[in-house]
Amino acid sequence: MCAFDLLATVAGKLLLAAESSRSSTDTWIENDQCAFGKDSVMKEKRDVDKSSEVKLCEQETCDMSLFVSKLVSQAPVNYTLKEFPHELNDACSGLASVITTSDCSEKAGSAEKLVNGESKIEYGSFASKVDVDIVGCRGSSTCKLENGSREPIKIDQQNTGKASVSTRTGMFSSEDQVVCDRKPPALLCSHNSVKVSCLDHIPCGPLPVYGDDVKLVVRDDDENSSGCTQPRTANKAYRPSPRIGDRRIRKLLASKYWKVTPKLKNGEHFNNDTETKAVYHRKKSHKQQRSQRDYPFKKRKLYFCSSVSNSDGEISSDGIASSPGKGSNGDTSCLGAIMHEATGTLAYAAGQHRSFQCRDSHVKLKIKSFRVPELFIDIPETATVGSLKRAVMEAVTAILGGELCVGVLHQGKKIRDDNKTLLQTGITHGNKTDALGFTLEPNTSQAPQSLGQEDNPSLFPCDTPQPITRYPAPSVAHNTIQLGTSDASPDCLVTNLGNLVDSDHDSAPSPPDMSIDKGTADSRALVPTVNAEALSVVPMRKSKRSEAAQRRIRRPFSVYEVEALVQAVEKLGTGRWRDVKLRAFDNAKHRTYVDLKVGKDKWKTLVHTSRISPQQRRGEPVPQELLDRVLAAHAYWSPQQAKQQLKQQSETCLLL
DNA sequence: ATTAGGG
DNA sequence: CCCTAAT
Repeated sequence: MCAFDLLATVAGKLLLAAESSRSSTDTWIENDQCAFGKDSVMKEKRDVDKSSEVKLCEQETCDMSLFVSKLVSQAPVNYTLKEFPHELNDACSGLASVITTSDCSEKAGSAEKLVNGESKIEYGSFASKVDVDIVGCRGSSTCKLENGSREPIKIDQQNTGKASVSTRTGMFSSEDQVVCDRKPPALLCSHNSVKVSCLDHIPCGPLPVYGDDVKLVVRDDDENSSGCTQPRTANKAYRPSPRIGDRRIRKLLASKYWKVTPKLKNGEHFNNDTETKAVYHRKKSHKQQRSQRDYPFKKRKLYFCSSVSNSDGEISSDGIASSPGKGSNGDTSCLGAIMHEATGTLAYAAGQHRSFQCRDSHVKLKIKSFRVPELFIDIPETATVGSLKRAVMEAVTAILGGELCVGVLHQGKKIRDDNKTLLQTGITHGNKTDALGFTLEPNTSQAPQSLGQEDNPSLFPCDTPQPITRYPAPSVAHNTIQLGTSDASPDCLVTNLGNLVDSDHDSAPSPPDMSIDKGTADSRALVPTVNAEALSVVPMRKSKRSEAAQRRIRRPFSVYEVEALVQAVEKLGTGRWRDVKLRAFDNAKHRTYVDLKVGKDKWKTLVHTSRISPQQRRGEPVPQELLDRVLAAHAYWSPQQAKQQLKQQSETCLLL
């Protein structure tokens, strides 16, 4: 009896196991090591090939490298997926097993937790996830077993639900029905995230202890799998099919080992309701291989958050949905696939997927403009237009320079749950509505406030008469704020936001004196056209870690800020930097105490600057008048501070 | 949480 | 601007 036959019979699955070092095909059944094992357990020990890659070929072109497989063992302590005792329940315990790839990561050991009903195997090192839903596919495929000998495997899927797999060394078949989910085992999603899940319909007896859900996650850091599967097969919401005896087997493989290049004729293959057999190839782990495999994984991981380069392999080039229009120039990053164009409104470009792709492949976005939070400028009527421009610029740079976060609006609603998948949110790639919007918002709970406030005596005298002229954003917006090196035309200012109604500004408390109602405020929001590329880094940044690791951007002090600083110091002295900061940089609350230091540092440099000759000064020229004030203030406060310190010292001494 | 000094 | 010690 062929090993695969047995396997298939028992489990309702055909397993192609690729084994790393052996080529023997013996399989034996062992009376279980499972604690619960009333049943015999089959241990598959078949080793097939070294590369442990099986290529499933759909038609002549589809070659999936499926290097896979292992039966997940429930056995006490699992080693690295070496053994997968199998329940040999006559009722077909259901090969609730996972086919895994070869040992891939160091995490493997800890990964194989078999919990009731669900087992998870995670390979942290994988940069990609392969999760192909082949449940219910019909048709026949020719597979190629890519082992050392490149032995071709033919998988014949028939509507009868039988599948046979043949290799040079043997032919395997299964009577089991494996229903494929309409999705072609084609892969291809962003980040090479492909999912495979198989569902078999074999009525089975009670589930083995280890349950019927087996999930193999190749990569663990993927919170948002790119939605290659439908909701019901979504990673997290994974649950067993209600049907008794249904078994689901999910194979998550590293995309790297999948290569599917099906030449499908318009979705002709992999139709719904097709039955197919899952073919697994078992492979035995070998640590030696692990180290070898780790390298690419780790390497790939580095790419994960950045654009997937085309050089990354066929998958990236083939697997990415091509957008209807002429597409990107290979900019195939995740959500960050932002292209910028010079035209008007924000477009939500849903990519048209090719027939062989997952239904829910990439969501392609074209962000033509970013919405910037409202800017409020307080400026006296006597100020010059030039100063107004600069004030606006300051405000904008303050926003962009600070901690930004991107808000996502979908159908007018702000989406706050970062853990939701796009799919769950309704942002599917088939969604053609223009209901998606992005905003740039300050990360802190502070709305940007006007710069250059009353603290600037020279420009904005403290005792500015009450009726301060407010220049709503739109009025200044005519100056067309162009950020970055956008090649967008100046008239890109988006005035009609369409669906981009900021339904909730809660994360940014309104400025205290804001007297405009929301609706108006919205229409007044400044929406400069932004070079998307300049901002694309924002959505790209995924982990907080990387964000934290991000060095604060340098934000040179403007003359206004210097002025405010000088003013504050003049008033408060050099010892109360917190107050100084509050006073001079009230608008920069998103800055932390470090900013205190920033202010002090600036003061330090100012003092220094004012002492050197103008020729030696660098950076933006600071008016001599200001420098004089710096010197004066410094001269005044230095002794003052010393006095205070002495006072404090004496006080403490007295107290003691 | 601030402040201060140094890198 | 960052790090970090001292307060």
